[in-house]
Amino acid sequence: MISKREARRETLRIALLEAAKARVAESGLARLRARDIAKDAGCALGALYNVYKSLDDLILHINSATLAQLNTKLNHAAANADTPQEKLVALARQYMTFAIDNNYLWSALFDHTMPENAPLPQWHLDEQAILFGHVVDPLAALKPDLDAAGLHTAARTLFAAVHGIVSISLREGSTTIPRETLDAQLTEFIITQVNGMKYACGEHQI
Amino acid sequence: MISKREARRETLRIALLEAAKARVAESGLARLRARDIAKDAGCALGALYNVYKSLDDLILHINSATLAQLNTKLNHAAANADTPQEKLVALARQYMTFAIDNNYLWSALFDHTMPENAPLPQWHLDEQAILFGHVVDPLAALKPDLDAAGLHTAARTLFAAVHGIVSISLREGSTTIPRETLDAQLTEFIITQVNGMKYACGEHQI
DNA sequence: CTCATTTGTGAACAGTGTTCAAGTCATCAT
DNA sequence: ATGATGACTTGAACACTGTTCACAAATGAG
Repeated sequence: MISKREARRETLRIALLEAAKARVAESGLARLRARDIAKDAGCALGALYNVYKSLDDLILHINSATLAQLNTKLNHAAANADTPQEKLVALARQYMTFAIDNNYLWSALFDHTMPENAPLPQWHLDEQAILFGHVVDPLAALKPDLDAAGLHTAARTLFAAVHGIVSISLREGSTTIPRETLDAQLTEFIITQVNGMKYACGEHQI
Repeated sequence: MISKREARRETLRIALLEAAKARVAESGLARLRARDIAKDAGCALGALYNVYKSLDDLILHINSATLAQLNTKLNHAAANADTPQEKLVALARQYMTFAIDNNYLWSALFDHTMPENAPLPQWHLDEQAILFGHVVDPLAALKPDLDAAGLHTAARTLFAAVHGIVSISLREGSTTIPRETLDAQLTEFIITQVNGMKYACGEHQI
């Protein structure tokens, strides 16, 4: 049996991932150090490179875990809302909440860049694309004239807009905008956007 | 006179800044190296630290120059449009164009983080705030009920939304979205947002 | 038990930003 | 003009990265 070796390897893999996640959550991606991770995981420096191809590879797995966590939260948010507009508001507010509660891990999703401009692996791009998917269903109800492709890009645009609002607000530090203000801005933004869609569909002619 | 010393110092200051800007524009912030800059500027490594406090300080000045450049472009865009809606569309499209044409320099504006989470100096925060200002005037015409403070946060929100759309589109590389699609999405987004504002103001009751 | 293979170890390597003792040069009082 | 003074320049050295690698230890098969 080779299970004992694989078990050890898998244990170390998880220990390193958890140690790295904790480091990032505590002090951010910029202060992540290979030696710190190895020490926290209780292994030698070189062992890290037997399990992960590089630090960037490990960070990719951190981000993968963060995306899965965020994904679960967004699923709940959409499920607990009724109308399409309420779903979009709930998704945006949940996104904001996650970004605030997991500031460093969330930032790592966008701060991390591959060396030499190497493209991100496909499996990770797929994970990112899932996020946009949450917006598709509510949007389909609001823009019934769009085909699948148009719906996808529209969902991505709306998602990106919300991301930008949250991103710029959090980047400037907590000194600038209190959370309630950001929350209100985000909600009003979504409602305005939805109203604009209704306007375009001719409902304003009633 | 101490002019010769100061002239030399100023010449070196500019040479270092230009060399660093060229390096960033060519290969991005992540590949910026103090030794490369010094070599390009024709001085020794240590001389860089007589003129700039650190590499981060130099990068701050790069970003300052980029912000000024972007600011000029946005001024032109707003001046050449008539209605508030057209101004907002023109601003968004010019923002996109600048981001595409100056990809690495534009990315550096947001990729750069101070070490130890030190706050950005006030003079640089002020420069960033000017960007939001472009949105204020057109927005004031569309939301006449807002006071100055509300107008400022609303302008920031709209700017952030546009930034997010451009940012996420460019981050994934040119493989995903062609420029025309992004342009169309951006324009439609602004129009939808403006329609939503009109809707809220009751114009739809006509 | 023996041996081949995989895995763990931490010193060594190449490459960072930053500093600093020593040499060099511009400035200015004499 | 000349020497003294103080700022500037220099590039070697330092502290700290991620990554590699020869060697040691542990594991699995015969």
